[in-house]
Amino acid sequence: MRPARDLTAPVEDYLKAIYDIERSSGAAATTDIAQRLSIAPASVSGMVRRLAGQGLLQHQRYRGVTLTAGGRRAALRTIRRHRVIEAYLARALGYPWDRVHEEAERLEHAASDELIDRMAAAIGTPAVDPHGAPIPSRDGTVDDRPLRSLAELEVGGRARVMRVSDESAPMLRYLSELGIRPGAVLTLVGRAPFEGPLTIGVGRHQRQVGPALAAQVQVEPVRGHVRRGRRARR
Amino acid sequence: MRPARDLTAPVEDYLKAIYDIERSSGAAATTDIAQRLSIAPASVSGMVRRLAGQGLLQHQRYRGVTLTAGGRRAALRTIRRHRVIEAYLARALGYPWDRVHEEAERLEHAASDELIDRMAAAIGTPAVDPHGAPIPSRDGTVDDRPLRSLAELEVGGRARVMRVSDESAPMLRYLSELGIRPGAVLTLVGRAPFEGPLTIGVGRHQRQVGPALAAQVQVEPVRGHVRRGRRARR
DNA sequence: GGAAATGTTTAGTGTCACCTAAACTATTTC
DNA sequence: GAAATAGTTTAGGTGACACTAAACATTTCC
Repeated sequence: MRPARDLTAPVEDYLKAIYDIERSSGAAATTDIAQRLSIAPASVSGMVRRLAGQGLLQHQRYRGVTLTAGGRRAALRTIRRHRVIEAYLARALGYPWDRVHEEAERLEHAASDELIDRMAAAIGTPAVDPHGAPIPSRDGTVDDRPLRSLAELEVGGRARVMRVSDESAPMLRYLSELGIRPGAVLTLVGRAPFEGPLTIGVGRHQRQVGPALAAQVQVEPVRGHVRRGRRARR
Repeated sequence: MRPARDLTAPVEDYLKAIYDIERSSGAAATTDIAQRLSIAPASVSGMVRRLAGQGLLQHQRYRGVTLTAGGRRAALRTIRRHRVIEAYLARALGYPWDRVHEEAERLEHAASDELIDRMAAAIGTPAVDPHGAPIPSRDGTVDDRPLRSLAELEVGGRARVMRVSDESAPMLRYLSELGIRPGAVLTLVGRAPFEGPLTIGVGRHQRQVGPALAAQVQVEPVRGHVRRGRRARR
């Protein structure tokens, strides 16, 4: 429970990346980490050895890495900072949602916990960031139950958009144009065979989206009529 | 007028320090820079050579350094960031004025120009930071005419506090207790001989302050009666 | 005006975080 | 089950930024 000596920005980025990869595919492979961070796999090996030595993660050669409890705590602290900053920029300073990620990516390493808490309080302690990602609490708990992706929805189904990937600004702008953002309710009208495009009803419009894009959109099925709230809950 | 390739955080700190030292004492000596940044003089020599090579400053061996136009522009950009952040933290997020400096010291290297402009606009584009230091404009102009220090005021004189040094949090807390902050109007009631303490009238109180502390407080003499505005103008 | 004190620079190291190239190990495929 | 392929690690290197110790200038003092 030690205050965790200061981690450098690169180290925080490693932990965040490993946390994410672990969520989606068990142990994080060296190559996956390298790809996520746009660095050479060899560089990852070196860093992983160091971090394992610091007790932040466990490494089984050729088997990938997993975070220790301490590593997970550190990762969640960074993720909390990132998402609070995103939410604050959007709500308090009028940032467009496709630009908050980039700015948060730099600020998350510089902001103190006090600043993060003040920012969160100033915008009413939101539960999710502008892309619908849940904001971990100060003590490191998150509700990150996996959602279903739009690509997996059954034809005819209705669903509320809960979360979209925040990594690509152009993609966010495009989704925004289509009306696909957290809180929106969609209907899957049809799906073309052989990995073809999906036809989606958004409000009074029909949209075509490719399966790769649909996979980036996470939804929660809703039945019957549409509820009022346009914002993601949770 | 090139966008100035990205400077690292240490480089920005060097430029800021050199700018400050240059303001108060002509060319900046290696030792002064070292002291300001709490690093060894030998480290400064190395960095100075590098920065001179990049055209940010000029160096005459054993004679100190001066910023070039480009170096000054970069320094003012960083100073603008720092002071806008300080003002924003104080006004928008309720930070106490003795804590804004430390936070700004880290954020100034991570914030984009867009963020700085949005922050400034959100609090009404103030002209000074919470310590009374003038905020450079986007295009790098500042009104940094030297003020007089409280220590130099003549006995019986009245003056408005314009600016205090922001480096020491304990000092700021103490000044705050005494009622000495930008906008306050003081009277120098008396001065003990041999570098003795100054007696100062603040509102209805009389305070004793040592000459070293008084030298950290910059004032603008006012004559006759006290004006209403409690905030620093400019 | 020469020695001492002060200030500055050079030389040589260390750490962090990245890189490439080459060697090695594991897994997949035929 | 051996060969091809994919993934991982080692070895050696680079740049930025700090350090200490020692050499070198400049200024000050007697």
